[in-house]
Amino acid sequence: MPNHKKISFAPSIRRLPSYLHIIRSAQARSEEYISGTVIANELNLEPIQVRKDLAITGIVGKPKKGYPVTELIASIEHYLGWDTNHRAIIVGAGNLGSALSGYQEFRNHGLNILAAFDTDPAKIGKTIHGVPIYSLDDLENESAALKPEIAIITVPSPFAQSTCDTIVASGIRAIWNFTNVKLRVPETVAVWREDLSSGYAGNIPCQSSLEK
Amino acid sequence: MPNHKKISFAPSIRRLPSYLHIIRSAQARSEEYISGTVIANELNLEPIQVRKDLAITGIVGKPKKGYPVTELIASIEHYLGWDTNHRAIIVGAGNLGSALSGYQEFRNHGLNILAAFDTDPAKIGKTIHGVPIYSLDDLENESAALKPEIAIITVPSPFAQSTCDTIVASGIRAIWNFTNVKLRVPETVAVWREDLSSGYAGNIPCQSSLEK
DNA sequence: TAGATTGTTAATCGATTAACAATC
DNA sequence: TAGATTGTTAATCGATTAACAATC
Repeated sequence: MPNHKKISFAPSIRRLPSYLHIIRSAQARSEEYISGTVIANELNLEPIQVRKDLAITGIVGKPKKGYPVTELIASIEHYLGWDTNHRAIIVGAGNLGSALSGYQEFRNHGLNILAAFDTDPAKIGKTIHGVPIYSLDDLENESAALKPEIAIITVPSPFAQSTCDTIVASGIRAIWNFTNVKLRVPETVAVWREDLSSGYAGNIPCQSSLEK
Repeated sequence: MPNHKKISFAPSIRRLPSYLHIIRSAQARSEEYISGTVIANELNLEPIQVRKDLAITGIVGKPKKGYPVTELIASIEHYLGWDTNHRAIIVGAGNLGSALSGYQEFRNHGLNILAAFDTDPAKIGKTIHGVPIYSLDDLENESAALKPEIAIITVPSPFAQSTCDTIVASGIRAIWNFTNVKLRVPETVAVWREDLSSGYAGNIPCQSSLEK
């Protein structure tokens, strides 16, 4: 993962993937340039916001024409770190863990899931969507071999912290946390949280008349 | 869903679920009051931010003691709309749809998944985690009977818009979109987007040394 | 009472939006 | 050239943080 020194720009970064989606469809239509205005219209945003957001990726546009599509895609993907592969494991092979194991989009973003871990003896040794399931007890051993950069936590909340500790002990420095627990980690470990249970309703609709 | 007229407060609202988690554990320890300072310390936030956030739920605290735990939980849950039940359907019974069907946390937040819809004949008529799977063609009919308020879209991206149109046609006004597509909907329909494929890496770590 | 904590009012900070010159 | 679009610089807006009086 690229580590954008000067943290922040978070809101801009969150918008980039949706731009990417539009730009890719322009590419599919073999268009050579796409303007910030076009992207903005598509997403009901202000053109100036799109231009400002794109600027952080380092892309340079052409007055009158817009941004070169191919270059722009590369620029955004690079900025998001989607152009490099990352080795990941899933810890917790329940419903959500299984779903994420088979989630094709991750691979498109360079996220390769190498293994899953669980405590359920009925699951250990099997595979889900081609991903082998190991015992959680073997996490440290397997990690030494697999060298994952990222661990995705999909265990039930009560086990989140202890699982996290195991992950940290195995040397992994990046965690994507799908539980509603705020994990305690050393300063050297980065945590993203994706709490589906609070995602809904906790959030304002991201589009709709309400949004102004 | 409660419709907070004056939109926004979005950042505050997003923090409320994590407060709730802490407050509930205080309740589990039979504590009568919890202070904003305690919550803030637990989450590495500023006390003033916690107080401001809690204030939007309408809770009133007691100087020196803090906020009454039971009342505070009720206040937050009410504000988030988690104290009322919502009827939901899942459209797309693939990996993710199945996972969400069995996701226990949703029920805790008042989200009841009544049915799933898919186009795969092999799935139609079966159940996932007790949720019956119907044909997507029957969505309009079944909706008339089930009267769902919310539709959760977990179909592959290329089918997202057409699925969305069917959902809107059936009269559903709230959509939780798990694809990376920006859906086109009438002004009367609210859409939340939860794009897992861009969630990671597109986001700054939500906790860690990087976060300051 | 003394002191911790709330809630209000003001100050700061950052992100969004506006204005506009530069450019192809 | 004329005009659409970029990118910069300034203005606005909203959220976070600070300061502090009120209170139990």
